[in-house]
Formats: sequence, C-alpha cells, structure tokens
Amino acid sequence: MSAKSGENVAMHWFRKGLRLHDNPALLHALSLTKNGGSIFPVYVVDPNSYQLLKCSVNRARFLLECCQDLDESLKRCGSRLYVATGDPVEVLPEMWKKFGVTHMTHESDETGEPYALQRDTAVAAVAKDAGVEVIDFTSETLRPLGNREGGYVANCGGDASSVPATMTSFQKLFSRIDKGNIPEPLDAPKKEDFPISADEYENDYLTLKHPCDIPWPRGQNRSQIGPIWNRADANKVTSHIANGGESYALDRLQKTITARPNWTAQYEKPKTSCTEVSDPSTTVLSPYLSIGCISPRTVWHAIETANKQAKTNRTQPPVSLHGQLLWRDFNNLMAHSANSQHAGSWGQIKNNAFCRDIPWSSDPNMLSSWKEGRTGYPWIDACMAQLRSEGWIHHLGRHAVACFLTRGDLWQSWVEGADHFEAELLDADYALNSFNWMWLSASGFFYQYFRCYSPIQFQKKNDPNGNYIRKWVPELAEMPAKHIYEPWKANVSILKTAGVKLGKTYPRPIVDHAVVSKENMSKMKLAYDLHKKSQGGGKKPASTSGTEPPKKKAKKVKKQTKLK
DNA sequence: CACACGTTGGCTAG
DNA sequence: CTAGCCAACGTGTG
Repeated sequence: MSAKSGENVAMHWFRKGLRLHDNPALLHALSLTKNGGSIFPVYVVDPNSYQLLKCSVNRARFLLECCQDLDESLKRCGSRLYVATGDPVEVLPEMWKKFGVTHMTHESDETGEPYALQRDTAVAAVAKDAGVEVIDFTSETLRPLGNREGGYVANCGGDASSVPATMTSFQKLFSRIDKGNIPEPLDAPKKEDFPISADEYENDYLTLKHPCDIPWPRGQNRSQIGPIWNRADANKVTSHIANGGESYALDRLQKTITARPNWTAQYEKPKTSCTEVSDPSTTVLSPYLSIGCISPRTVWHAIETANKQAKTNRTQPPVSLHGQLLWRDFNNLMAHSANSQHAGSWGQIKNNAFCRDIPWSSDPNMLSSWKEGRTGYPWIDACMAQLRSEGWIHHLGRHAVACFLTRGDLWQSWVEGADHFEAELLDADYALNSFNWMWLSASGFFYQYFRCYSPIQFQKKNDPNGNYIRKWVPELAEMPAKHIYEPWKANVSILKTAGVKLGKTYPRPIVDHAVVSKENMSKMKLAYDLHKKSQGGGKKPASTSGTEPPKKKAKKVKKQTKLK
C-alpha cells in the first residue's frame, strides 16, 4: 500500500496501554487520518520485553487474551490489530516500508525500565532514518511522571532526584498539582473515527492464539531466565483469576466499583480479607492496570462517582481506593527517580538510591523451597501454591511470603523474590514489584524491621479453620484446625488420622521461625548501623549504649503524663 | 533536639 | 476484644 500524496499513513504501536479508551496516542494517530489516509494498530510480540522475558504460561495466556480482545474491539470499528513477532527495531521498519507509514504514535514508558528504554531509543533512531515521525503520549499514570506539563518532576523544580520519597509527602505533592483534580479520561474512538480502507493483509499479521506461538528469546537459555512450558502445560491453564482484555477490565470495574458505591467509599486496604478461597476481597483490577487494559484515570473517576453516590462516610488515602491509585503513581515516580539517578538501578540493589544494601544469603535450596511452596509452613506454602496456579495472591499474602523469604525467615535477597513474582503474577509491574519488595524486606521506604509477620499467627487469626490452606495445600486438608498451621506440633495419631506423613507427604519446617526471626532482626540492626555509618561519614556521633536506660525511662514518664 | 507519625506485627495481661 | 508493651526504624516538622 502506498499513501496518496498528502495523506497520512498512521501507525499506533501498542506496548502496554492495551485499550481503546483513554488512549491519547491512538486518538492522535486517528486524527492524522481525518482527511483520508489509513491507520495500522500494531502489537509486536517481543520475547525480550518485560511482559514476556520472564513469564509464566498463565501470564502469557493473559497477554494473548488482551491482544485478542483488542483485535475484536478494533474489528467492530472496521479496523483490526496487526500482530508481528520479533524485535521491534527490526520488525517495525519492515512494516513501515510495507504499509507506507508516515507517522507512528505510542504511549511513553516513563519509568526507565531498562529494556523499554533501550528499545524506544533504538526505534526512535531507525524511525528517523526511515522518515517516520514518532509521537508519544503519557497515559500510564494519573499524571505524567517526568518533566511534561503537569508531571510530578515538573512540579518539583524539574529535578527527578528531588521528588518526595515518602507516601505522605507524595500525597502533598499530588494535592498541590491542579488541586488534586485528575483530568477526565478520553472516550474510546468510535467506528466513524476510523478511516475506511481495505485490508490488504487480511491473512497476515494475525493475533496469536496460543502461548506456544510465542517464540522464546533468541540466543538465551530460557530455563535460566524464567518458566518454560510446552503445549500440554499451556492447555492445562484453566484457573483464571482474570481473563485478559479491556472488555473484561471495564466489566470488572463496573461490578466491583460502579455497582457498589458504599463498598467503594468504605474501602480500607489493610482490612480487606486474605482468607477467601475463591472470591477475592479486593477489586483484582491490578492485572488490567499493569498491562494497561484499563486507564488509571478511568478507575479514578469511577471511584469518584461511586463515592458521591455512597450514603456512608468515605475512607481517605492511603487506605482508600483512590489511595491505591496514589500508591501506584508514587511507585512509578520512585522508579523514574531511581533510574534517572542510575539507569537501570530500580530493579536491583546496587546503585539504587532507595535501597539499602543488606547482606542477604544466597541459598538455592531455601529459594527453591520457597518458590515451590515446600517451606513446611502451611500458610506460606498455600500462598505460593495459589501464586503458581492462579498468578495472583491477596496483598497481605504477598506480604507474608515476601517477609518470610527476606528479613523474616530465609534471609534471601528480595531481588530473587521479585524475579519470581515478575514471572508468575498476572499483575507483574516493573515499578510496583520492586517497590513492594524493598518495602517488605525493609530495604527501602519501610524501616520498622522489628515488625515481623508470623507465618503462623497472622493468618491463624483471620482464618482459624485454615480453609485457605485446605484448598491450596490439599495434603493437609484433613488436618484438624488446631494443628493445621503447625502440623509438626501434632502427635503421631493425629497426623496418621489426617493422612499426613511429615517429611514425606508434607515437609517439616525449613527453619524455626521463633529462632531465625530474632536472629534476622539483629542482622537488620547491624546492616542499618553500617548504613548509618556510611551515610553519615562521621557527621553524626553515634549515641553511646550508656544512654539507653535513661532514654527509656524518660519516654515512659512522658507517656504517663500524656495519658493524664 | 524532640516529637509525631508511618496503608496492613506479635504477644500478653486484663 | 483491647491496650500496652516489645525494643526501638527513619523521615518530616517545628
């Protein structure tokens, strides 16, 4: 196809942002074709992308469903999704040439995720050579992260290293910009917004239907990067916590938020339940937000509308539903800031401006026991089983397993845990994943390491009968409630009745939580002291141990006087 | 320098 | 079921 002179041939390149609604880049591409011309909506299945490099078959399945849904929606507009496979730097120029593309739009990736950054830089260079004009738009977060108008960095004097690094101060920044008002989302384009043109490639660039159609990254040993699968594994993926696609995302938004104004207004994240065995207590919009099936601004305004309809008092950030979107922007801003200071530092410990260097051990056996749910702590193993099976765990379950792997029990690096989550979670997100792992391991953003989750007590008080364990660790399904959280404490006859053989049908505990959690707290104390020394450079004299008892006394006295 | 505060801890006494 | 302690983190504010 060649463009008539004066007519634009526009391409919109979907990477994340797999939606038609609130998609400024797509709308711009369409506006270029108002006076004739044509549009090519494109997705490149890129095995090296964050979405596919480390990726379970369940996550791959979700991504393909997103593309299929997008294809169907575009078909209803008289267009379709053109799917290519390979390295965008090679694939896109071929398509530009074939289609006669004059302009390409895409959503910008502002976090500085290393692969996306080098990919977009390389694509911009080849586009320049090919004479294709590339225009990008921010639509991944509530506000732009960087220096664009209305962006967080732009509102902090343009310096990405001086943005707020605590949630409290971030909320202040958020409220200061445009008085905390978030622009209305843009409508999805309608059929009449699309130019009419025949599809000369109707048998080509079709959407992939099966995870096995996705090629492995070339020249790499896939088994060392992430999960591998075959057709039989792929066909077995049946437990769907979420079907991929914008249609499903908007449907879920309707059912969880729009239809439940009182529930929405009273939402308190820490109080949501992590004991449900089939019906999650949260919205499960995260898989859709991470791949961009739904716009954060669309979710924001749906919450706003529901809040106004509610007949109850409404909760406030950070625990409210709006608060959850603020956390998301905050996490993205932190990734942007870290990578602006040291490229690629966000996902690692080294050079990461927000991460303390804690001397984690590296024990392959500990790590694999955790990944495979063989720690001998039923609540931890149940969570890991749900992760493997559904690609999702409740937020508090994630806390428990993350604390357990790192500062709580196994003393393994948070980066290992983050890699596993990235492979398995349907809502794997570059910014949020590392942020939460730093938080839970007390490497950054959260420092009260003496607050430690118990792999037993925390869930025992929520789910005394252990229903969640019974579902995800069926080996323990017959254990009496009294011993289901600590099967090693049950006597021989109880175990026998329940059909459990410790060390055979279910493992003995890999560590003694009561012992190692105390040891680990002292290790944290040492690591923090070392950090203080390296930071202060002798600036601040270390307090002597002799001052401790009087300090305690003084505080106690003050507390007492305060109470009176 | 002191103090309040931080989205979601555990334990025990009353 | 709740309050207070455990042993004590960093950040932001005044």
